[in-house]
Amino acid sequence: MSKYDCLKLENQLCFPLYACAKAVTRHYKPLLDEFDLTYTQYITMMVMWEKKSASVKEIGECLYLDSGTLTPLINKLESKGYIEKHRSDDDARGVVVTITEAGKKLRDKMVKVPNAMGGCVALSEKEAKELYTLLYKILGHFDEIDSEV
Amino acid sequence: MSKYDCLKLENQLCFPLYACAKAVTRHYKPLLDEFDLTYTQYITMMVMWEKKSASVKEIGECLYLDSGTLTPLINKLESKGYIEKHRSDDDARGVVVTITEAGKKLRDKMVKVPNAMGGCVALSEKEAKELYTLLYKILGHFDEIDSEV
DNA sequence: ACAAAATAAATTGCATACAATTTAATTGTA
DNA sequence: TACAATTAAATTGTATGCAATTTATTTTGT
Repeated sequence: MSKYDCLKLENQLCFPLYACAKAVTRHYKPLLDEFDLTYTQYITMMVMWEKKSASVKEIGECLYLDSGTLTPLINKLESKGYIEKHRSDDDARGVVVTITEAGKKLRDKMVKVPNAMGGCVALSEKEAKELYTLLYKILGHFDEIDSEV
Repeated sequence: MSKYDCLKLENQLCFPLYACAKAVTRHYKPLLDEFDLTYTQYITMMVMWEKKSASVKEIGECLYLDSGTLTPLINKLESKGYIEKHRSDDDARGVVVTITEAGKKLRDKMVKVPNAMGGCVALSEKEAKELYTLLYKILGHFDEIDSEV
């Protein structure tokens, strides 16, 4: 019951969040290594599989990443042959990223990844849904705060 | 209802976890900038405030970090004057990290940080507790898996 | 129309993360 | 007790993250 209790690791919510996120991406690694993708590259491909085509800005909005992270990452995905980038015709400031045929084929190979990963997370369907809701509630609030600027 | 649904970003549990952890540490930044600490340095100080003295290995076990991350980080905290490191007398392989007086004083100054941060996370007491439980459940399961090796 | 403000990427710099390797020291064991 | 196996940090190398700056382009306000 000290005034310092609030500074104890075990009383933080941020710490298990931080540790858990790291643990998850760490456990993704062996699964993704087979495809020569990192976790960030993997979720970038998820955006591309859904959108087929998107600007760096749009990808960044989906993933909460900025061009400082995305530019080199997109270059790597391009060199692997999964996407292509070219200047936008409409707006020469923008870059349009497009998925390639190889990128589309990769989707078929990776369909089994989420399930393999799901096995590692020891939550019931109900718990997973709860966690999902709570996390998006926090994210939503941060989005509000950030847009208020 | 496609077989690719499992690869949609919105159907992932890992993604909000990843995004949320980043958002939290990002929102910690302005609070921690005042003290010239990064988030990782901050949680390392939390360990030191509780233990007063610990090996690099012990700190790593608390924070799920290895020496590759901790060695340079501990050097920085030492150069800031908050901790000291010296070889262990018992086992010359080990390094013992000890908190300094300046490090102890820092604790007083930072007592208000968790509360300031709590205001950013839009959860009720009950929701926060639920989230806490779920996150530690996942972490615990990963710990089990990892120790089985 | 045109200078100023805003925007999109890219670049730069710093601080993690973490796998893999190296170095030094300690333990276990034949 | 030699000596192989193990262990603790440090080192090396790659890949993020993100703030801040730069560059090129587009919008805006007059």
